[in-house]
Amino acid sequence: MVQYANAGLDASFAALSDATRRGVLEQLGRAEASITDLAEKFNMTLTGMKKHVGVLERAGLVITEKVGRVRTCKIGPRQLEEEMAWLERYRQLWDARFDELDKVVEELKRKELVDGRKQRE
Amino acid sequence: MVQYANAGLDASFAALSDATRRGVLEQLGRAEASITDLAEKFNMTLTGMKKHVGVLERAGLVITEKVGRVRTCKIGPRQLEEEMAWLERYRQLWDARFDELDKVVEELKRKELVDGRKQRE
DNA sequence: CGCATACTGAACCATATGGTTCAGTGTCTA
DNA sequence: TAGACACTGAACCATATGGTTCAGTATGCG
Repeated sequence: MVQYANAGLDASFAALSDATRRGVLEQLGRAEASITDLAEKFNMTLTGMKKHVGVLERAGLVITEKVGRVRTCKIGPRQLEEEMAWLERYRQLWDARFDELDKVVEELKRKELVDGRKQRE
Repeated sequence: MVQYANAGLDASFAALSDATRRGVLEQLGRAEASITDLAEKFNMTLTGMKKHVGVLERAGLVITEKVGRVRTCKIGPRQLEEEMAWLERYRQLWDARFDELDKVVEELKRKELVDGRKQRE
């Protein structure tokens, strides 16, 4: 029934809805980092940062690998194409919708003009 | 301190993280609708739909107007430009990052080659 | 070995989310 | 004026989120 459902989009948009997580993504876009690095940079406990990284990882936006004591986080492999595509499609709908509203407004104006003439006849 | 904060992005990405709300946006991109229309289409109580519309409205993605008994919902005025811009910037970071990783890999290969020669000398 | 480091998991807390029901209020319309 | 209709708000519920502390476990290093 609800064919519009899309768990991937749910997860990635939810992941992006937090400023810390967006910051982590930007950071990892510049260089890999450990949980400790990220926790310090974002002024948060290790446990707290671990949770954020978990959310990003579950959304496929980050991959991590533990070597020795250290878990290294990097971006990848999703480039948010699907999310871009959704926004792009919405933008098109939006444009079309506003064109249509413009037309409706014009049509109303035209009719008013005609009605005006009729009334003067 | 946390200059990366952005309540607008928080709200819109959070609004987009629910399939029903994405559906409502697409629907409103095609035509205006009342709360009742939307509730029926998405198989939900009026109260439930009202909440979703509230979230979209607070995020600036939908505007509503009540005339008589009926509250009419339409899209606007935000075209999600800021959100597109964020994703676009991330894509660029992502590209740059992967280019860099490629270079690192090449550099490693080159060094291995050199080391191999050295060892044979 | 022994200590410091780096993470991890459980438990807790306050608040938000996604949904419901129920009891209204206000607006058409016959 | 009576009933139907459209919405609204409060209250409730289960679960998730964003954070913490505390008590581990595993690893590296002198």
